[in-house]
Amino acid sequence: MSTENPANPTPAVQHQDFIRQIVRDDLASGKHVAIHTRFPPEPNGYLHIGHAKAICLSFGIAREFSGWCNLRLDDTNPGKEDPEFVEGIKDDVRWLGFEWHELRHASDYFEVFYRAACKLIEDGVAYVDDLNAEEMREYRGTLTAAGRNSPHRDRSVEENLDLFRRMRAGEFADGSKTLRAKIDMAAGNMNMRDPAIYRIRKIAHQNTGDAWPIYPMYDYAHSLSDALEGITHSLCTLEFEDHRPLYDWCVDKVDLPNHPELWQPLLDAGLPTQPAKPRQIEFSRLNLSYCITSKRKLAQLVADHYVDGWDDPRMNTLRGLRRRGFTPAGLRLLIDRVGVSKQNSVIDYAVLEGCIREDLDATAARRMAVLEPLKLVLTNLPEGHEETLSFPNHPKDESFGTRDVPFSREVWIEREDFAEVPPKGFHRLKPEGEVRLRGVGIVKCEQVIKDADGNVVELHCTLDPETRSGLPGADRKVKGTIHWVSAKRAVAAEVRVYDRLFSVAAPDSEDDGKTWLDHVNPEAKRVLRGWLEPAAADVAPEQRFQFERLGYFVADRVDHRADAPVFNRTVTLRDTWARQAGN
RNA sequence: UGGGGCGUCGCCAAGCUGGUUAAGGCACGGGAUUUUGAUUCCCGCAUGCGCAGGUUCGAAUCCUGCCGCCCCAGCCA
Repeated sequence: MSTENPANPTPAVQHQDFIRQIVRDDLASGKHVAIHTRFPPEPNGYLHIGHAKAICLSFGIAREFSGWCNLRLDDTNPGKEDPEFVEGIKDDVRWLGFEWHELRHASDYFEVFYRAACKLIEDGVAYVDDLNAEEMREYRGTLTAAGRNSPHRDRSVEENLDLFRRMRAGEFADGSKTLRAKIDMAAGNMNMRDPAIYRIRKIAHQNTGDAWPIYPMYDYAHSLSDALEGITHSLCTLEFEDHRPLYDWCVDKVDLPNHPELWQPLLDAGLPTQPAKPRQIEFSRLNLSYCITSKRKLAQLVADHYVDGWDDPRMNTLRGLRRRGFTPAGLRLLIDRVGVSKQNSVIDYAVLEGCIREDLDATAARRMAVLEPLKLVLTNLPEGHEETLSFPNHPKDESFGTRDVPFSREVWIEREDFAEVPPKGFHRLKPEGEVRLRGVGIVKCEQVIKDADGNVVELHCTLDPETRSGLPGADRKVKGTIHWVSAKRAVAAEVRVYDRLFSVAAPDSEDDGKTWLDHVNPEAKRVLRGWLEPAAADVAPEQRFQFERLGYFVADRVDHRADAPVFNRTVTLRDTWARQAGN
């Protein structure tokens, strides 16, 4: 039934974005015979919607051009990273529909990084500095003023080598020394003002334990990791644009291809290695309105209990979106639709919703459910009348088959499908009015029953027997069709109705003097007790359905049970009526 | 005159080395079909490419000058 759309190896239309053009050119010119990419998350949090773009691009491009993509955990900063997150990351990447060529960790390369650093020292382009963090900042200068050379910049190769070996041996305290690249303290690009490439940090690492008291910095480790893995196209976001000169500096100065002795340990450990010169290419991040994509803020929502966890359906983490019922194919469609460029942009949240609807319309079986019930009695049917109707599971796709739907004299309908004083243009049920009961026939409202307070509690209607489904009279036109569930056979369910987590398009903006937390939408989760037709209850967790006229729903992957159904609303149906009515 | 990027329809985004009427998608408006006010299907939707000059028979595409927005001063990634 609910089928998962696989990630297409080759999309129907060729993308013309600038990255794919570069890849095509490199293949055509023979610069590369195969392309290799990588997705390099730091395992210090769960992946979110923004990462979906990076994943779809790096994995997707590799697949489109018959290349490879590695998953590399960038674990160079022990203490901030956690194995819990690496499992989550692996799980999320697979869920999105991708498989990596090899799983690597930056920490696999620590010995290579160390040897390469010794080489840089021997070549006279790296030195050990004694400046502390504060002094280093002072020496670095400002955006408009050049920095000054460290007093330790001109130590001899021998002294540097000795000091660096002793750093590695654990002789010095945290923060007391760093290894720095000797580049240019007057460079306009701050990244080139003798950046630190190693720091002392005596903390146990999740992979290497206490084998290392020193850890490499991002620019150094990341560029060399790419080179070691033979990455041809290293895709990253715009803010790394001015790191590219340093990236290239590291790759060129270390020159892995011509120094196999540096990476021999990898071969010895059985890790296939064939270094090459990678090219870093930057693209703009995915920003979505009504969303937050800061790991820190996402973590705070969890820690401060604004939500029930990283996988709360209100969260725009991949885990949250999954639990909410969003599909991998829908997310991939979003990334395709949005394109790739270097322009900063914000995508309307509605575009995401549209993509999910598009996928779900084709893949989700239909069911009926009533969320806010009102009883409707067919008075011209015999007392206790019951029958079984057959419904197609999908209006446009016969391969979905049919199902039995119990029908009886009393049914539940949606409270808002009846109006005692209907607004203009109302197509549903009203006193003396007619409406079609989906798959049954046309029904006329004869009597409105109210309680002592004047609330409508029940509707007495008659069913026109000529218009029963399948009969010629069923062709008779009425303006509205409403859904229903047999009161006798309805299954009670908890239905969690979700909405956007933030009530404003740009929760991060503080222009209005409020903080992002002030914009958390208290209405983002409403828990309802509704009625399901039996065929909607006895389903597996994570099964997705369209509840007709209401929207797309998913059986909650952790709480749902056939005998105690729990559904999450993924997204409503497009609703031009509600929009007209000014909602 | 610190460095690096970016400005094409409401939101994205093609347009690369200048050449007939400025792709496409989403959104939107109109219409048709419809036992989901869903879906689907038609039709419409920038004399205009941040602004101002210039080169040219011809410029979104080349030149000059402005204007606007984003990123960078972690021993984070």
